Amino acid sequence: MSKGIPSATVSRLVTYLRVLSDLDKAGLTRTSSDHLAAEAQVTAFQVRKDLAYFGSFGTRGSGYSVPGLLLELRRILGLIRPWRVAIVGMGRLGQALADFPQLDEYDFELVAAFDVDPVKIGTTLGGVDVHHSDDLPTVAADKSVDIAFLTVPVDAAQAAADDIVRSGIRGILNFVPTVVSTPDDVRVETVDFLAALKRLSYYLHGQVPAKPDELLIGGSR
Amino acid sequence: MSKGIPSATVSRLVTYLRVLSDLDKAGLTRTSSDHLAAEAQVTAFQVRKDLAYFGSFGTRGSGYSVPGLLLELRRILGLIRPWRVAIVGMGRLGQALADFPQLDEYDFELVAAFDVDPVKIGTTLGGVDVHHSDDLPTVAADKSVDIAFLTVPVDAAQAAADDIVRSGIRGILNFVPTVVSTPDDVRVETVDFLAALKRLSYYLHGQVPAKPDELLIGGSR
DNA sequence: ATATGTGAATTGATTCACAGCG
DNA sequence: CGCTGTGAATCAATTCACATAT
Repeated sequence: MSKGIPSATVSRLVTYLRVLSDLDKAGLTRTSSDHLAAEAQVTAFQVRKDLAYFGSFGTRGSGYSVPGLLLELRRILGLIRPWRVAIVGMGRLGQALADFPQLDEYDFELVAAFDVDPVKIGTTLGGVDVHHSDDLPTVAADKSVDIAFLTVPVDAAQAAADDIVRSGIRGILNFVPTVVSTPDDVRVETVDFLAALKRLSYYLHGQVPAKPDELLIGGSR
Repeated sequence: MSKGIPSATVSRLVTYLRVLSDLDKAGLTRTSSDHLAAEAQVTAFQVRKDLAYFGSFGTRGSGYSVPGLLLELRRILGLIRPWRVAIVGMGRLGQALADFPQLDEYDFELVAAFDVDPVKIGTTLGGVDVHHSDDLPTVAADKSVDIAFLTVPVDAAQAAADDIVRSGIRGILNFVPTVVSTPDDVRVETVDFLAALKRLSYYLHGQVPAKPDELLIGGSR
């Protein structure tokens, strides 16, 4: 069904959704592929092609209804149902995420938290009870957790991911700067600011000082 | 000259670098494209092709030197020189980043912080002085800032980005969930966990919620 | 013997031009 | 007419097979 959709398209759809939210809040009722493209910093072709993977949502000659397209995108992205979230690893980042106010913006409900620190277990942080990570399978089933935020130290990441998978959770938002392995039916999205920072370094550094014997790679295009 | 390199390749190089760091810390001195591929969860073809954009770093028949390739990747990614960083927006996220311990792992030096809150200005947070955002141009020049972390509220993001650009800073690590416009010679890398969460929603929705006891062929490798 | 480096083939994504519909 | 929707063409990225070097 949703196979064959470029992952770049999915990323852009998320951007269009945010743009449309802004337009909607600003009271605009109609927009166009040109307008969306400008806001999202892509081409109008791209906007139309991205949407075309999922259907025809516009009106020829007059563009798109803002609330209409907003709803379609929420539907496409699965943001019309509540997602039940657990945080695995209540260190600084985990606690910060637990306190994050906009989490429920699209019906992401924080329902549980996990850690291995006896001092934290049994307490309430960010409005949810902290359980021992050993109880992940039972608590996750009990609370119908859909998505886990993985915020443990790097050395504990793969083991925690394995626990998460074993609990029947099928989506992991991985904040740990490492590649975690999961079965094919468990989706992992990674948020790694150190990686982004290193990419930035690459682009700022510009050309790599060539080694003496290397001058032929310039061609391309 | 670093044009024509796929951005996906740059992302993977960052992953290879991290894997190599781990191997190096573990005391390994040699590796192979197969080994790196397994750790980075890509194919060995991909590893070799990615590296081939920049040169020939291995030895046929025996693979790569871990410290050797580590150094090459650091050179390629621009991580052999110190980068001077400023944080723009000392809210919760900005303060958390200021306290982040591993920032200097690859010579990222935090040299200044900015905010508009009079209560914060003049104080020291996370080891650096907080200046008024109006002073960005002078302080940034004075401290030779290379990279800005953009961590202001969403409504202030574009204006802050404009200030950053005006200060002569060429790299922005954008933590704000919005598209910021900059001239072509200013590079922006975005870290947006809400966007990642929505992508996750897309990939999960439509899938049947798994039962905790369902098959787990988790181990992998 | 073994694992790299790379042109060629294949697959995938983006761009384009215009057909189609309000 | 204007702007969307889409097949076809172009461009880019990945995969592959094997020649090459140690």
